[in-house]
Amino acid sequence: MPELPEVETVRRTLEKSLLKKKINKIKVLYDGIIATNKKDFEKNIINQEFINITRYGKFIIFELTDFYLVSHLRMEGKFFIKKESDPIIKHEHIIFYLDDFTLRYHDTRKFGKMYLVKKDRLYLDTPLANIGIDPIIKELDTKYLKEKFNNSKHIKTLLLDQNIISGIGNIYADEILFSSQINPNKKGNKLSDNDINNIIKYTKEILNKAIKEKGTTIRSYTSSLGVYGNYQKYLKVHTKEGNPCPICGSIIIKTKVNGRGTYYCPNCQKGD
DNA sequence: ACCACCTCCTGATCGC
DNA sequence: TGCGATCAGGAGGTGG
Repeated sequence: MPELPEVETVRRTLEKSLLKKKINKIKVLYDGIIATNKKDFEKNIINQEFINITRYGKFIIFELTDFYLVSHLRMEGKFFIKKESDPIIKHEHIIFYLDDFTLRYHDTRKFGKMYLVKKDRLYLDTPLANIGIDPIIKELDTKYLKEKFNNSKHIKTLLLDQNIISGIGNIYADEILFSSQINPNKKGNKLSDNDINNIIKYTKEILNKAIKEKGTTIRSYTSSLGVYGNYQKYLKVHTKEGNPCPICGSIIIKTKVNGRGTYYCPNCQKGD
């Protein structure tokens, strides 16, 4: 589920329980989640304390005593806090045993990844080595985007490119393009300065509002720790196929751009 | 270099 | 009801 606002919501929730807690033991029940060397991961994480929890794009960054534990939830990754005595349920793949409870990583589709990164290498090694600008943490500017968008890719595809802007996923890409009145198929190099300035403006506006609403919950996935968002109430085009556009009343269309389901208003977002 | 497609997985939903 | 096809909020990789 998670894009920037959902990940930020998870981060804020975890921050309340994990700081200063020590990892006494870990169980890795499905190896595929661990993207760095598993043996090193299991060895190095023991006795590490949670110093701080931050976020960059869609990554949750757990600052430990000597390492960063970097987690990407991909489609369905979730964290839960449970008592040690609670049974391990289906799809719980990593169990962190802390002093008085456990932190459990749950991921139905097993797409999520965790990385253990040396402390002085956070933005030099995978997965953050080439990460784009987080629009909440840093400031997007016209010149930067103009340069990155100066190619023939569709703007929807460019917005989803985490090496340009980090944190936007399929839902917010559709919403940002709708508010900016840009057709998702418009080529990057055809965007006007005004288009780019609108993208900057609405990216910030929409992501901030979504954070305030604790993210978007669509499709009835079980809500995860702290993630039962309300932003779905504010969606204007995403998942609104067949509904009237809130601006002009035209019927919202669903298509595919670069293989991703894409919703837009054919009247407000004319031309490609 | 680019883009359409495949892959990692599981489960819910859709169409017949 | 059953069963296969399709789809899902992500992203890396392949091959033409």
